[in-house]
Amino acid sequence: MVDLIVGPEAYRLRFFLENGFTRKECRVCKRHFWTVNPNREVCGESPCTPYTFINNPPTKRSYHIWEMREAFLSFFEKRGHTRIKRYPVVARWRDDIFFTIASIACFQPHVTSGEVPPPYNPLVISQPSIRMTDIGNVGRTGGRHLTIFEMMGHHAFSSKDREVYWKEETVAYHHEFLTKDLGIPEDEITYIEHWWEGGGDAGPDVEGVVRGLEISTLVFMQYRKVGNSYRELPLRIVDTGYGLERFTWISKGTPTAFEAAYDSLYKGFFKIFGFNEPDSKILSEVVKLSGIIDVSDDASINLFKRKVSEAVGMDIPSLELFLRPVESIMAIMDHTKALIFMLGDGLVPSNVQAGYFARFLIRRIKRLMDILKVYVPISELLSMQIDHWKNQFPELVENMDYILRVADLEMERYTKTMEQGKSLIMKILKDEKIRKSSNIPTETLLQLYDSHGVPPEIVKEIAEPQGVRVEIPAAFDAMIASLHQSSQPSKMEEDILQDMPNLPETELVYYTDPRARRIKAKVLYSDGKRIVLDRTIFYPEGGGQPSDIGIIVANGKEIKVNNVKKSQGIVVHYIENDQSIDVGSEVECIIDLNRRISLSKHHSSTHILIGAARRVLGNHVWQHGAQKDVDRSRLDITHFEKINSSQLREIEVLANRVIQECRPIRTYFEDRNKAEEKFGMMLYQGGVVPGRRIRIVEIEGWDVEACGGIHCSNTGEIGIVKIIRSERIQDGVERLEFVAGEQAIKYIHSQEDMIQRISKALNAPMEHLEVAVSKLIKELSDYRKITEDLRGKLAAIIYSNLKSETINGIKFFFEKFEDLLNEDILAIASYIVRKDKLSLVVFVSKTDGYVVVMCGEDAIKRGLNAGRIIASLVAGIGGKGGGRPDIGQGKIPISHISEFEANIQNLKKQIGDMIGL
RNA sequence: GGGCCGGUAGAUCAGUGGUAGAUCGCCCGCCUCGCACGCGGGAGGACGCGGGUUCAAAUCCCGCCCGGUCCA
Repeated sequence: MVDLIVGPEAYRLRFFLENGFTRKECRVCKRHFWTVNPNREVCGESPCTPYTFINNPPTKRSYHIWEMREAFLSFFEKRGHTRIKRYPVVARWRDDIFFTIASIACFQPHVTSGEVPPPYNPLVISQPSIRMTDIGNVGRTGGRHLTIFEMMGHHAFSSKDREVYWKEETVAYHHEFLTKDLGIPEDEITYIEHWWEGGGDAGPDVEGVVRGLEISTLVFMQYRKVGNSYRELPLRIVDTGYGLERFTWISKGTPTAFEAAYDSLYKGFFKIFGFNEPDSKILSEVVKLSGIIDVSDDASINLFKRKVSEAVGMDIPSLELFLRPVESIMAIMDHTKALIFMLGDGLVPSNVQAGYFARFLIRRIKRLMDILKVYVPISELLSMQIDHWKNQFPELVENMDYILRVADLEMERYTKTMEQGKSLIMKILKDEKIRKSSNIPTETLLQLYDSHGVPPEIVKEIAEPQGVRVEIPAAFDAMIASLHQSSQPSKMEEDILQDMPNLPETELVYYTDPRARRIKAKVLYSDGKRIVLDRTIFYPEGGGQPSDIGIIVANGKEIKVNNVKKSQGIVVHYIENDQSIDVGSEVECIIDLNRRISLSKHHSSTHILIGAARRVLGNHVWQHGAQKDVDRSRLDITHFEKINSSQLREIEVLANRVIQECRPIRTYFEDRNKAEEKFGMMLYQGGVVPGRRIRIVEIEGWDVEACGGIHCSNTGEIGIVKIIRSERIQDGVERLEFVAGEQAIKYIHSQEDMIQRISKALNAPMEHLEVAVSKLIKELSDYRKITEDLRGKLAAIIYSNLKSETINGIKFFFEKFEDLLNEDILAIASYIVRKDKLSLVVFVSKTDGYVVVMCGEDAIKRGLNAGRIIASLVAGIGGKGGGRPDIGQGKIPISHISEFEANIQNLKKQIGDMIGL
């Protein structure tokens, strides 16, 4: 139990006291709860009590999922809440989480911190949410665990100035909705006291429980956890979560939440996989007992199976046979729904970051189909899902083509990986060591999975029929994790305002007058390295745009500004050398305007290119990063495959059309909520931006982003943009390098220069270059063949003219060559030993001292060794060499050729010894 | 962001300092009435790129590029 920093009084609501609730302690779990039934002894949540709503719903009628959602939203709408649209499931406005994990995640961190007001207050939302943490449980708990679910929430944000509502009203609303609207008998509802912490925020909460199932959590966020202590938040936030699928489930009383939440799709999935819908009696028993499952604990799974086996009178093997397809199909149902939302919100599968989870889900679906031994194309499953949900989420249809295409592509990639993995296993099985021990060591299993993505179960599946044992250690996952333990140096952001007094925020003249090249300003701080002014035209680095540089003129003295940074609204100028300026004196700022202009052209081009890329490639294209510079810039975008050259051209043409159209570029500050409402999450292409009011850069009819950079005021100013290359920096992310304006012209010139140089070198006019080059390549390869051929013939001719002497039965050749390549000399030697198996050849090149020694096959058998011979020949005369019995190569200094010849004479004398005569 | 594995003939891969290989596919010939098989012969290589070490690098070292894979 989490340490409560609040006492029981935090839960002693007037609402409870006035409506006949009493506080009790659960006999089983010892938690405190509130109930109107004074005789109740347990909290009412599974596993303290079993589910009792199955086949026995507590509501006055059953609800379809859309009816339940509507019932909830309109209930709160009638009570002064504004209904708002769902947020994307991909949490691009957050840098701490990948997915929207709850409705409150939409308002973190800026609204919950108090910096930005909520769009409406109070408000109500039904937010599709994604949680990957429970993935192992999905399908095994009847739908209590899902990777995608809808969290319905009503939220109220109260500050010192404005009280909206707090605990009393929250619980009263909840109770009214359950009893009056849904018709749940009052004594069926318990409220369990609980302490909630998440994302650093904390507060007391009560969990609403009905007939064994927790269906809602009413959180009262009011603390921020700092270290081990809690600090009051500026806001008190009502953060409620009503599980839409669970509400629908209890209203229908079906054995699983899947039947309730997925309606006709449930039947559809069983049908397409060719399985009958599971026996509802058995399934009911399974789900009722599933509360005890913890998939990471084998003991709990075994206990569960034993209990179900007793309850339904089935032995465990037949029970497993019954459960396996049911669990798999339900998990596939969940995963495919998660995918249509993730991909539909523009996520690109990748080996990194959020995209990895999309890939992970797709691969899991494949493994689940392996269990079923039935394969349905994933796009078919996804289009069933889209078809089913399109009335409630019409936006899914818009991106349908992308969703289906990218999922099929991923599946193909996985199949390929598995095929490669299988041939890898076969190769390992051929390994002698493995065959001898008939056992694949854990180390190999780890390597197969970590480096090649082959799960150990697949290794087992393939290896065991071949008679090789595979033991998968229980701690396999932990062993993988330990392979990846690495110290990641956390980047500490330097405090650029260190040791400065409190200063007022700098007036940002670069925004109000972006054309200004020089202005006068007053010095507020100076320490020889840093200068702070009351106003400035120096743009500080940010948003991938480097800072301005220039000079500050003080007392007629020019001081160079090398870098500019901003923190907490204060602009700090970093100056060259140690130069002090009197605080209070007036100075003049002059920026390098050419640099500024080039930077703004590149920055505006970035926005234009994103707009073009989205139009050419699709809505899944998002900026993943960008770096502007004076000479060239780069833009990283998400995309699922290599951008081909015609797409690249199309993007370039489109971008230049926008430039030629001279569209106005407007920059202005806008209230964050208004901007989000008008433009949506597209705003955050460039990443998370703080602040209640955000700066908008709008290229008319083309692109809108929250951005702090300096831009052109009209696209026409850019003149031209040229993409110079694209590369895949990681799976799912493409980098575009481009140049704009003058730099583009310079680039084109340098390309022209290069072509002219090549043309000159080849002595061919530009228009004939291609033919000339391909002819050249062809000729080169022809000549290479001719040379090889001639070398063979040459060897034969030279051989016939060579003298040899026979020493102890060994035919000995020695020759000094001139005007021959080392390759030729080698070829001749090679030719000889092929002809005369009893020969010993020693050749030396007079050109560079290259030496080759070769022994014929039979000469080796007699005991000669070319490698050893050459070593002794070159030793002592400054040469080096070595090799194998059949061939030795080396080099001597050409000045020592006469000594080398003397060594040859010695060698001849030693041949007898070598062959043991 | 980090770790691991890989890049050699059209394809799949072997080769771990000393003359670049195998299998399939391709071409030609033989066999056959014809095809397939079989047999014989042949073509096909900047060993990913760049640098370094070495007498000598596909092989060792460093950097980069490309692909795969796992983790957060």
